[in-house]
Amino acid sequence: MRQSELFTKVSKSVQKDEASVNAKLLVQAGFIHKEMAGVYSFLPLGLRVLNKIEGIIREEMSALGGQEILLTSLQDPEVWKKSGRWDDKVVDNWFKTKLVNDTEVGIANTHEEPLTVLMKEYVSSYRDLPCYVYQFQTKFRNELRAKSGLMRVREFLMKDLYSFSRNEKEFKEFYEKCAAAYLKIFSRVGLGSYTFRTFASGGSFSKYSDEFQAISEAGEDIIYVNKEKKIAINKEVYNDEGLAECGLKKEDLQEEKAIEIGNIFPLGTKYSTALGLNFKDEQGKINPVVMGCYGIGLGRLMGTIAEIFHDDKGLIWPKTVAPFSVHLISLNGAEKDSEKIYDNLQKQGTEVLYDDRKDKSAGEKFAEADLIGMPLRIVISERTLAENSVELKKRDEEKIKLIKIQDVIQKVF
RNA sequence: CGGGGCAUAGUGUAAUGGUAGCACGAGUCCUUUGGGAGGAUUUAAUUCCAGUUCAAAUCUGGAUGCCCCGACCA
Repeated sequence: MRQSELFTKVSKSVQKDEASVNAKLLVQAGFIHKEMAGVYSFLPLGLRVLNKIEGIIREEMSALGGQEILLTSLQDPEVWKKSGRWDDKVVDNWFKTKLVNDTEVGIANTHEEPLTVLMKEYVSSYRDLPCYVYQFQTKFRNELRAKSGLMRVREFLMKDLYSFSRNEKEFKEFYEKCAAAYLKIFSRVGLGSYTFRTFASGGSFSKYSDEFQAISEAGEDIIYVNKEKKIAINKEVYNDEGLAECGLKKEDLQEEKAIEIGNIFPLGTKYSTALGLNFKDEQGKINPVVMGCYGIGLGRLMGTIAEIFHDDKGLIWPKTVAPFSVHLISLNGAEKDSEKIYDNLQKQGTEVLYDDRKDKSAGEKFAEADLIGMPLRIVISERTLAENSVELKKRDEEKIKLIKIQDVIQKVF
């Protein structure tokens, strides 16, 4: 993409009263736009990151046998009353609204209930199970206090998968496979060495659950990490019972602040019983389906990456989620050759942000490139052309390499 | 939801109760072009509603919004 055509621009100044790094950098560099507290729009660069993240998650969920769907944001209160979660005292962050005829509807904050009811139409025999269904869908949560940029918001895109199994054993096998897939996802987006499967409370869903916590100073959670075993325990269950449950010893653990970037819950038969999702087994006996739910907030994941990968000059995107893999910067006098390189890179499928702007000084282009944070920068100018070369610089390294123009395509690929 | 802070051009900031100014950005013209260039010129603001006052960005009351701490967080 030509930067001259990109409608967003980076800003020289930062929002004054914003404290969180992810909000400062992502807004300043033009990835996101704040509509109101806890509500952000995604702009071209930000949406590209979000789509990269979504693509990686989709691949892993699909590899698990997940089938993608898209459920609605408007929800029927009747369904929620059956599970007892319509009450504001039970779930306090509902957005609720009314149809013109005064019928009350809920605005989705999660989808256990509606999906369970939907599945009743298709699941009746053990032959229909197991079954794994997921979606990327917008959740609305009326947070009492939205904060920290993309970390705690009122509207966000979430990947939520729901598993439907015949029994505990079958459920548990999938649960573990999904936990492994989660670690793979976080590793693919660059957070592998920061992320720990964390034993935690199950909130209203279950006694215990597993969170995926990325260590960061920006985190809201306190976890105790065993780095050798690559697992951790959340402060909320950091007691004798919790430690025994996950087989950890206090003396092997290290306290860290962390961001919850994923959470998986065993649901047992809580919702299948409440809503009547049953199946007949081989003996003709009727049993409730054993369920689990598995969530990842995409925006929060993007914010976490920004929190962890940046320096004082700006963002530093891991290759796998960067909006573009190459930032091609053309300085004056190199227009012809840079156009050629741009075309060639595009032809071989490299995603290039091409700074073709003619009225910007070199310093400004470099500063903006650092702020936006593409993994690889290519500079082409009269100076490099004199040596029949271009300049290669990785965003996370200081070192600059000169390479011959004819080698560019193969070096970048 | 409890507490604290803040609210002025697009952004960042200034203005004893008395002319709303500066910088960046944006527009036009010229020069410049390897780490956020220079000149000329133009553009654009006191969150809202009341009150006090000859006079309110400034004082008072209320509303709204934003940020932060805490509580909550499926």
